[in-house]
Amino acid sequence: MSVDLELTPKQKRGAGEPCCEPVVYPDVQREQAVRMAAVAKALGDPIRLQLVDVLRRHAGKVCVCELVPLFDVAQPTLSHHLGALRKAGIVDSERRGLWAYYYVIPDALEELSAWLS
Amino acid sequence: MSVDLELTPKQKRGAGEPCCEPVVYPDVQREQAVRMAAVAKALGDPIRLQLVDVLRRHAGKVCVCELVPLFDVAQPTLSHHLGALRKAGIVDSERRGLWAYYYVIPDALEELSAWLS
DNA sequence: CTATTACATTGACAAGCCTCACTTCAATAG
DNA sequence: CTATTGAAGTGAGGCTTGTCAATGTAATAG
Repeated sequence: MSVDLELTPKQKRGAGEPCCEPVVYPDVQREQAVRMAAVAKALGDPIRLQLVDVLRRHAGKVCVCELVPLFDVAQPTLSHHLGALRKAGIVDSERRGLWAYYYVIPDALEELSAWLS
Repeated sequence: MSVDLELTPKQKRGAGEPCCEPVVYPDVQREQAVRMAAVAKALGDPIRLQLVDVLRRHAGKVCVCELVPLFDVAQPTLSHHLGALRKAGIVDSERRGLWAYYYVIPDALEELSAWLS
C-alpha cells in the first residue's frame, strides 16, 4: 500500500511565520471543479449509478415502471433518484402518454470522464 | 436538449398485472456499483475533487499546511476532507516528522474511470 | 524544559440527503 | 362516466455531511 515518493523536505519556521511556501496551484478550475463535483455527487449512490448504467444502454426503451423492480426501493424513491439525476443534468425524460422515458444526456459525463483519465 | 429515441411502445395492463415486462438487467454489478459509487461520492465535493487534482500532480511534494491556503476552509475542515478521501481508498498519507505527505493511490480511480468511458 | 508549529480528533450545529407514506395528476380500460 | 394504473410531487422521519471552535498529540527550535 506504499508508494515511492520524492519527498520535498521541509523546515520548521520561527514564530509568526507561515508553514511553507505554498505550491500555488490556484483555482485554475474552480468552477470546473464545482461542475464535476456535482456530477460525481449525483453518481455517488449505487442506485443512481446503476440507473445511469442501465439508461446508457437502453435509452428510450425503458419506462420507469420497468426500472422499479430492478432495485429494492419503492417507486417514489426511484422517482426521487431520477429527479436528482435530472437536476444534475445527467439524464432527461420524455413523456409519451402514460409513460416516461429516461435517457442519459450525451456528453453529460464527458468532462468528469476526461479529468479522471 | 432532445434526443432521438427509439421508443418501445407500451400498453396498459389490466388490474393486478404488472406494468410491463421488465427489461431485466440484473445486478451483474451490484457490488461494483457500490464500490464505484463510494469513489464518486468522495469526489462529490469541489474541495475534495481539487485536492485529488493537486495531489495527482504533486504526490509527495505537498504537506497539508501547503494545501490549506489553497481553499477557503479552516485546517480541521481540510483534514476532515482528507480523511474522507483516505476512508474511500483514494488517497493515503505518509508521515515524516512534523509533516504529512498525501498521495493518490494508483488505480484508485481506474474502475470508475473505465466505466465512465 | 518551554514555546511553537503541523496535523488530527472531538463536539456541536445547520444543512442536506435517503427513505417512505400519502397525495396529486394524467391517461387509459371498460 | 368511473375505476384503475403509472408517475411525479409533498412532507416528515432519521441519518449523514460540511463546517468551525476547541482540544489533543507529536515533533522541533531554542
